[in-house]
Amino acid sequence: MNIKSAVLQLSSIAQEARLEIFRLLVQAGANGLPAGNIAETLKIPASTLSFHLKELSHAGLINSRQESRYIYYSANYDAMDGLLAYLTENCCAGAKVCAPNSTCKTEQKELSL
Amino acid sequence: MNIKSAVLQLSSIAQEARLEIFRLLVQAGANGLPAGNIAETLKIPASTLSFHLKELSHAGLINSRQESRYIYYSANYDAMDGLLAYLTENCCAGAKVCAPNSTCKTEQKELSL
DNA sequence: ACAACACTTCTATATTTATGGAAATATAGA
DNA sequence: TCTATATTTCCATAAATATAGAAGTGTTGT
Repeated sequence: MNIKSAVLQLSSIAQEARLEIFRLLVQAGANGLPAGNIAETLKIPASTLSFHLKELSHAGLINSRQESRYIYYSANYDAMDGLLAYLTENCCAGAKVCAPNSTCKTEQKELSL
Repeated sequence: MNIKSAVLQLSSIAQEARLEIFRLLVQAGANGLPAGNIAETLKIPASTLSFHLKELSHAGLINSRQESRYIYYSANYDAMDGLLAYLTENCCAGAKVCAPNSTCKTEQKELSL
């Protein structure tokens, strides 16, 4: 993971419609959902949804596959894990893994300046 | 955690300069760093840095405190944990906790539609 | 009070991003 | 092949965001 990719991925979910889409797919499991199903569930116009799905795909946070005339979108769990790991990397100068449910804030060593 | 706050927090780190600032603070530990130190480390002009620090503070991902004539900024680890938990909430229909180092992708149950 | 320092606010400009209707493309059943 | 369905691309418009110099505010030491 590098900073450009991390920013791209974070930008892709730093938007209400896209975060809803992403969370829906995270919760839906590996099979994912067809675009029309997402549109209906979240009440998003087709062209707007398509724009957002493209952003998420481009960032690598979701995958897609065609199945007959539907296109199924699904969360890329490996990418999500990689992003979260990047955010917490070397937390508190490497004293602890910070998240989730970290104890980092109570026990740490300081970074010397 | 609600979607508006999550988007605000994600937006605050979905920008290269701010992600660098945030990661520097995550790694620096609870004492944090004075603004001038951050500016020098990351080569960011004072006014630009101030703008970014305000964004991160407003989102709640960092805290600040005045100490003599320096203002120390530090990561808010609780907020970070809360955000990461929100992203992985009910991952794979609640079958597993997904991140980090999840096994969610290999063992899961599907969300019924 | 004054000077040096640390940081923020103001301001203008440049750039990026989001929205959704209309048209285009792709798939599959009759 | 014709038609319905599923999704994407095109396009114009609207809105939000990033940048950094200049000026302003607050703090400390003399």
